[in-house]
Formats: sequence, structure tokens, C-alpha cells
Amino acid sequence: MKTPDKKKSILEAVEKLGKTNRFHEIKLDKVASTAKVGKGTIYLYFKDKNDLFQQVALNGLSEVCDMVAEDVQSDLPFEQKLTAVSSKISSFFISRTSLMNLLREYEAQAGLPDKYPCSTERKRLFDLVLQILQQGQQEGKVRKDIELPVQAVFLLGMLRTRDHVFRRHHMPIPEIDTVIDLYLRGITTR
Amino acid sequence: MKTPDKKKSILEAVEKLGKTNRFHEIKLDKVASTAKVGKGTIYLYFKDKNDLFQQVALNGLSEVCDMVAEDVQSDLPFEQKLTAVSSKISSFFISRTSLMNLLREYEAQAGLPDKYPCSTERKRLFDLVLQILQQGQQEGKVRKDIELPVQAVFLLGMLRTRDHVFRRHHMPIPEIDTVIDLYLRGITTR
Amino acid sequence: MKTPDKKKSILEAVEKLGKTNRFHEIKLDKVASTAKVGKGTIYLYFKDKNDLFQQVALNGLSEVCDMVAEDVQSDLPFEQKLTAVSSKISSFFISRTSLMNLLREYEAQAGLPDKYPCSTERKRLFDLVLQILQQGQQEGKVRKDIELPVQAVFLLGMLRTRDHVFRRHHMPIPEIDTVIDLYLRGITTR
Amino acid sequence: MKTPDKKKSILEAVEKLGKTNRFHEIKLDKVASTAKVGKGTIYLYFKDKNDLFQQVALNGLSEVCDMVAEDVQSDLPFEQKLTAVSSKISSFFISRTSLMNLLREYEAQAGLPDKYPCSTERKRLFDLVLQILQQGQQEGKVRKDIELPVQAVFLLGMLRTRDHVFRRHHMPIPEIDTVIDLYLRGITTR
DNA sequence: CATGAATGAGCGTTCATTCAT
DNA sequence: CATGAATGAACGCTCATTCAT
Repeated sequence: MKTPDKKKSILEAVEKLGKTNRFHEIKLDKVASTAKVGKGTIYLYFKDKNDLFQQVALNGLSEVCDMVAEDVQSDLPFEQKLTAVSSKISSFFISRTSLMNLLREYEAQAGLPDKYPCSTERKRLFDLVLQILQQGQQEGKVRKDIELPVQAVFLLGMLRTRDHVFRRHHMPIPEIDTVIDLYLRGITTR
Repeated sequence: MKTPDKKKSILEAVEKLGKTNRFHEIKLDKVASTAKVGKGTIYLYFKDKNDLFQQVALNGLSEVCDMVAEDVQSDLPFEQKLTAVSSKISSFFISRTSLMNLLREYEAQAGLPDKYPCSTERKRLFDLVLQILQQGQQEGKVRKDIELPVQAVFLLGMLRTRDHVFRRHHMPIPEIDTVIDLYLRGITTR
Repeated sequence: MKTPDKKKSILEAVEKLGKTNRFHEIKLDKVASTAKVGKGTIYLYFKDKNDLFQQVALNGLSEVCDMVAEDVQSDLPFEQKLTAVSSKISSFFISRTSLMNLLREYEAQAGLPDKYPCSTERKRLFDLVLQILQQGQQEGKVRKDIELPVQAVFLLGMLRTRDHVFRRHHMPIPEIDTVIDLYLRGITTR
Repeated sequence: MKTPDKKKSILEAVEKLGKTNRFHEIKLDKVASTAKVGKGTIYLYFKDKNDLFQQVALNGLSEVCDMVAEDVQSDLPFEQKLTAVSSKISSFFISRTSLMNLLREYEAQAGLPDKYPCSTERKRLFDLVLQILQQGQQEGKVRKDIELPVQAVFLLGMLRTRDHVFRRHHMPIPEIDTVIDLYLRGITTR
């Protein structure tokens, strides 16, 4: 096994364990044995437990961002692009729930507002969404009386809601088209 | 100091400490000293740490539910009632961010879907929101092509987003009217 | 309930609880509730937990001593007296196993050799047995080549063995006559 | 210091501390410092405090059993074999009083009759003694009117008495020959 | 580089004891 | 006298981190 493989298998082990445990309940002993790596090895690649977990979260976020970035570049019309990107983000959230939980746990803590590396990646995703909305606005399809960043935040919020809340309460997850429809047109009858 | 005061001050201490720490980082020693109570006293009123934290969360939820329940009974028209209730929920979320974090930490853990008491209270809040949307539908103001529970979930999701995301990213929190406007009419221009 | 009753019911509670628990596992909370007495009341009659338990043991020992003392005064011939007394001691041991366990737990600890009050009572029992053996020696029935105190110790030892070991290993308890027969004549064929 | 040494020094530390304290009074902190070992190290070799103490007791018992087993195989005549073995058992008891106290504390607790590993070792010692008595019976030297197991129990009982009672009451410990003599011939004059 | 035995600070929890009522 | 709510010292155990190999 080559060196960088060890780092990777450690990161994967954490995410895997996250599927069945709250993150702060994961023990490094378990991570090491799951990754089939000595416990000391973890400290070769990560400063400490916090750093390890942060990198897990960061890795995941980067992955979505990269995927989404491609779509944003395409020259689809606004609605289609919005739907395509939202679908990607949301299914990523859903398939890697544990990772999103980790992120949430980390961000729940008070301190770390800017200094911490996930923010940068978060910002990148946010900017990508913003770009789409700007395109929509240029196409005259998006409201101008509400600031775009606010609108962007709520799109991401709805996608996260789709990912988390329904499953938690044993409700069927709505189609992504339904979500986008709600986002675009609201709940009001026409 | 009489008995119920001690229990209350313990609950308050936890919530206070939650403002500056992730909940699983709160030490009972600190809770005791913050509440100005002996460490053993905690165990007079709570089975263990988990029980204590669960009661903190439950208490908070019940409080919102009670507040909201009143408004739901009023005979305001749909939009006004929706705004009023949303405002209450959201400002409660905002003023007790630490408590919502606690709730989230608890719900992030795998098991405990129904058995745990917060679910009941959560459901109550959900049902209250649902009632309002039903009224809206009877007034012909709410879409019928999307199931009401789905719409209810997203309202609560947006309120939570308002509470959490903006502050985390140092963006100004949008007015509750803006949020409701987005929720009602979506981002699309008319 | 008159005052001295409280003390008595506390003592009884301890002995009762000793039937199902090792003594050092008994909590004063449980003692108080078993005795139907406030927890503070225990400290009205006993200096502390140690004192309480010591008095329980002492009480029990005194009881046997008193019972045995009567028989020792009787003018039965040696063997009969020996059997009668042994029977009394042993059945007392058996019926109050928990109390004997307490005594054993207390005496297992290093310090307390003389100063502690049970020794006196122990000595009294020992002296009573010694008296019987002296009578036996006067009647010419007891060996003179082995010191009487040694013989006395082993009689008590055998009675304690009868009480404890057999039950612990699920063996039928031998008749007291068998025990005395072994004690008097040994295991050798004639 | 290599691995098995650590386990051994922990076991020895417990036994050493047992000489001056009742066993349930021994704190793991003290065990660790006495063994010159980190507190956590104890948990590398033992499941918990109970397991540690049980292994201490078990170890000791096994040791006597092994020693005694040799002698039982020898082809000495009955009385000599009995004396030799008894001497070994008793001096072991005496030199490891603390360990026997531990055993007693463990066996004093209610449940655990068979399930717990010391029972097996106890049984082994018992069986060895039984073998000697059987030999004695074959040589026509041991009574047949009393069941051998009963006789075996009382031999062990007397040895334990020799170990414990005399020292506790500051009496000189009788010679092992005296004890065996009493056991073989009883207290009666011939 | 890689390991995992060893560590010990730190936590949740218990329970004998106190004292205001 | 009697109570039991309140206390906090003390314990068993965990687990992130280190370091000798």
C-alpha cells in the first residue's frame, strides 16, 4: 500500500463510521482498525482528531463543489441549470448524510467562524449557486426586490432540508422538481 | 432556595453554557458551578447527562409550541397568521440558538427516531404549522398540487435557515416578511 | 413508634439487606428506606457507617453468647453439653449467615485487632467453649497433649466450616453429630 | 520492561496492597502507582476491577493446586502425604493471607456459585485432597462411616482456621503436625 | 514511515455525611 | 427528635496522544 493510500483510507474510515455513529462518539481506535492502519499512523497525516475530522468534511465539500462547478459553466437555460445543479447537490447531501452531519456538528460549535477551512469551501458552493441566480436574473426570471445572496442561502437551505428532515421524520422525500418548483413559485396558488 | 428553583437553575445553566460550547463538550462540573449547585444535585433531578440535556431541549420546544398554539387559534387571515407564527418561531430559534444546536446534536445521532420525547413535541409544532396551511388552502390561497406536509416541512426549514445560516456566515438576517414572501411567492418574477 | 424502636429497626434492616448483598455494597439510603426511617436518623444512633455495621455484628454475637452461656451452666456430661452447645452455635451461624459474613468482612481488614468491640464478644464465645473443654478434661475425656485454646479454636472453626463451605459448594450440610464425632474422634479408623 | 512484566507487576501490586487493606478498599490509582504503571495500562490486561481481582485470586489458587498436585502423585504413605500436602496448603494460605481474604470477599457475595472461574480451581484443590483421603481409605486408615467429601471439607477448613483465626487473635499458630494430629485422632483421649 | 503498548488527564457518577427545617 | 434535600470528595473507566521500537 502506498503512502497516500493510508491517508485516504483513514478519511474513508471516518466517513464510514459516521454512518452509524455521531461523530464525536467515533474513537480513533476504531478509525485506525477500520482503516487497517496503526493508531499512530493517524498522527502522521493529521495534527489531531479535530484536524482529521475537519479534513473529512473539507474533502466532501470540495467534491460537491467540483461537481457543481462543471454544471455552472454549461450554457443551459436558467431553470434547467438550477434543477440540474440542485439535483446534484441534493443527491450528494443524501448519499453522504454522515458527512453532512459531521459538518453540522463542527459548525454547531461557537468559535471557529472564519478561520476554519470549511468556510472557504462553503463559500465556493455558495458562490456557484449565486452565479446561477445571477444568470437567472439576467434572463429576467429572478426577482430583484430580494438580494440574491439571501435567495441563494435559502436554496441551499431547502436542499439541506430535503436531505435531512424528511428522512428523520419518516416522510417520503419529495422529488427535486417539486422542491425547485416550490423554490421558484412558492406555495401560493396562481 | 426551594426545590423547583434548583431544577430550573440547572436547566438554565445548561442552556447558558450551550451558547459558548457544543453541547457534548459541556461538563457537568461546569453545569453545577454555573447553576451554583452541588454536582450531586444534578442527579436528584435528572437520571443522567443525557436525560438532563434531553429535558433542556424538550423544555425549549414545549415553550415555542405553547406560544405558537395561541396564535393558531386566532382568527387572522392566512397570510397574517402565517407571518405572525413564523415570526414567533424564528425569533425563538434565534434567541435560543444554543438550544436548537442541542436538539440538532441529539437528532443527529442515528437511533432514537420516535422513542425519544422530543419527537412528540417536534410533531406538535409541525402539526400547528400544518393547521395554518390548511386554513390557507381553505381560503384558496395555497397550492393543492403539492402535499401540505411537504410545504410545512419547508416552511420550518426556511425558518431554521434564517436562524442559523446567516449568522454563521456573517450575513445580515433577512426580515421575517422577506422570508415569508419568498416562501409564498418563490424567487420568480411575476 | 418509640425511640429505641428506630435504632432496632435500623439494625434489623442492615441484617436483612445483608442476606442479598455483600455488606460493603449496602447503601445507607437503602438501609434507611428498609428501616422506614429518615436517612439522617441513622446518624442519631450511630456515629457512622462503620459504627452501624460493627454494632450489627456485635449484637448478633452477643445473642449467641447469651444463648450458649445458659447451656454451659447446665450439668450435662461433657459430650452432651458439647453437642448441645455446638448445635446452638452452628444453627445460629446458619440462620444468620449474613451476619457472619459481615463479621468476616470486618475482620478481614488489617487494622482493628484489639480495640474493636467485636473482639471482646468473640472472646466471650471462645471462653465459653473453653469452659466446656475444661470440663471434658476434668472428666478425663479430652487430650492433654494439645493446648485447650487450640482445640477450642478448631471446634469453632469446624462449626463455621459447617455453616459456610457446604452451602457455598452445594453440598448437603452434615449432621451436627457427624461434625462432633469428627471433632472428637478424628478421621482415623479405630 | 516487556509486556508480560506489566501484567505481572499489576497482579503483584494488588496482592501487596491486599496485605494492608480490605480488597474492596483498594483503589486502582494505588494499584497503578504501586505497580509503577499508568492507570490505563490496567485496562489493557484486565477487563475491569472485578476481572483484575478475580485473576489475582485465580492465580494464587492455581499456584497452590499445582504445588499440591505434585505431592499427591508421590508414593508416600497416607499420613506422610497428608501432612506434606497440608503443610504446603497451609503455609501457602499463611504467606498469602491477603489473597485468601480476597477470595473470601469474592465468595461472600451472594450469586456467582459456579460461573466464576475460581470455583473450578477450588474444586481442583478439593479433588486433590479427596484423592489423598481415598488412598488413606484404601490403606484402611480412614473411616468409612463418614463420607469422604465431608472429611475433605473439614481438612481444608482446619487449615484455613490455622491460617486465619490464630493470627487474628494473637495466639501462636500451632504446628502443622498438631493440626493433622487433631484431624486424624480428634480431641478425645485414647 | 509505521506501529500499538503505554500513558494519565479528565469525565460521569455514586454515596456517606451534613444541616436547615 | 426526625427528616431528606443538598453536597462534593472520591472513584472507576475512557480515549486522545505519545514514543520506543
